[in-house]
Amino acid sequence: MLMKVTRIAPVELGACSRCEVRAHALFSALDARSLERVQPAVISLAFAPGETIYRHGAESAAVFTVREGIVRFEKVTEAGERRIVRLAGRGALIGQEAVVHRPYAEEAVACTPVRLCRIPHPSIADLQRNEPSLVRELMRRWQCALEAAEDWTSDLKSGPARRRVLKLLALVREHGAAGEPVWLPPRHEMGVMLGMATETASRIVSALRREGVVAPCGIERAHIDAGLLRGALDRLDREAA
Amino acid sequence: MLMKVTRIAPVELGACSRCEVRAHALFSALDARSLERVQPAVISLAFAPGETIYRHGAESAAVFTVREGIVRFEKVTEAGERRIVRLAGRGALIGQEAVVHRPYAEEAVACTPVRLCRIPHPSIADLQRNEPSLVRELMRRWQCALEAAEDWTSDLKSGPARRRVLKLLALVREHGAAGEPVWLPPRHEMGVMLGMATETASRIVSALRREGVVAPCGIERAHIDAGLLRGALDRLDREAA
DNA sequence: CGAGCCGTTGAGGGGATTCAAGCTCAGTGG
DNA sequence: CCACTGAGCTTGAATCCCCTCAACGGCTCG
Repeated sequence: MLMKVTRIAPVELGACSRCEVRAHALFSALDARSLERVQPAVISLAFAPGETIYRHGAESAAVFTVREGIVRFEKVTEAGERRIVRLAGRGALIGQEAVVHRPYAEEAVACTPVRLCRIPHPSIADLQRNEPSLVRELMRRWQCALEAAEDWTSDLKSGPARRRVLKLLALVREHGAAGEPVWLPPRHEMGVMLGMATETASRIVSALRREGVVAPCGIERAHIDAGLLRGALDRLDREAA
Repeated sequence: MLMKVTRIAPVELGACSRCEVRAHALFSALDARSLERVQPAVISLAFAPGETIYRHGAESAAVFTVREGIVRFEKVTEAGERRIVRLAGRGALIGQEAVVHRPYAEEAVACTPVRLCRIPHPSIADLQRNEPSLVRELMRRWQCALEAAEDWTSDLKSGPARRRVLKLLALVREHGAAGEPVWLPPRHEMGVMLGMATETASRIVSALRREGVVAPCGIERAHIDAGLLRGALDRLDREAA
């Protein structure tokens, strides 16, 4: 990291109600009045790729809504190896540990430029008491995180290497905006996410490039041909069965 | 399945307050009065190994507290392969999807003889309105499930086969009572859980038996030497680093 | 322009899979 | 009583997928 890129800004009055992800985010459950009450405590943060949002084991003092970008969750094994267990994208809630007063379970790191809103614990506690609809929204998000973690296990950590890479491409595509080029992780990161060697990831991505499934454009960016991607996956699934 | 073994029984008056897992279960948050109100709707269920508790995609009408036994969560891939994504043991809450009105995300199957309490959705909704402490307890359990799923990814689906088997043994040991023989999954189930061939699982378990780490006793049961288990894991971790 | 990082590709080796054959053991029926 | 059967466990041998080691080219950046 050459320079400190985290930017911090208070959220100006009325900003939450105009938020670009509000419809899909935690605060979608709140009415204008509640929104106004908690907003002063909410601040906006920005992280550059590779920056840590919070650390494993740290006391959790806030939850965050992801407004833009992709966040990865990392653990470190007893042997000292990094393991990525999940991704979170736009609209996701991260750091829910703070709601139940538990230390953060893993490290959250920005994969792409990330913008998020930090909601401090007192505000969450306040809303929990006075806004039952927010509680329901909180639980929905917990369930989403759980299903994402389980999908990660079954899609990205099982099966032959080629299928795992294809599944990863499908996932980053979902996290990106339609039409826009999506985030294509560096090969070494792919390796950590999928539990394979950097070279294996590179070989497979190269093959997929030749097949026209991915078309890298710029740094860590690529266009993905959704049709070819589906086709490649279907073919694998068919011959496996 | 030779016979239908599911047993159903209403929970008699006052039973919940005497429940053997209550201190660690969802209802630990409730006082005697609330307990009395919801108890009539709670029923006790029993499942034999291999029986399905609920199915993937089914409309969720109840949550369950595991009073005894081990439950596994299965998904099926597009290629038709089974994938196990998590275990739940005594004291765990399963089927939380019902709290947020979502269909069950995966299939829940009994690994060992399982006894659980079924709490129907209306009761949960009632308590949610009137017992804030239960809401907090619900969220704590969601976080536990999330961390269990993430641990599954990093411990049981990554790294060399031998380490994954050792980690699985450590996990089933946690789920069992101290001193008692623990559940030792059939080799084929181990393969599905750990993403390896049945024969590989068998070879590794055989080796661990020769090393004295596991001592099978009876059908799907074994004693585990905690010290040797730790030692074997530490040795792997040390030479990996 | 050299240093360093990243991506790519090749060659070789190793861990896990696949194929296959025995083995034990419980249940079944002659 | 015991062969018969089938399912699960174990072990061997051959194969293959993926890892490791290594070299090289492109790129950015000091």
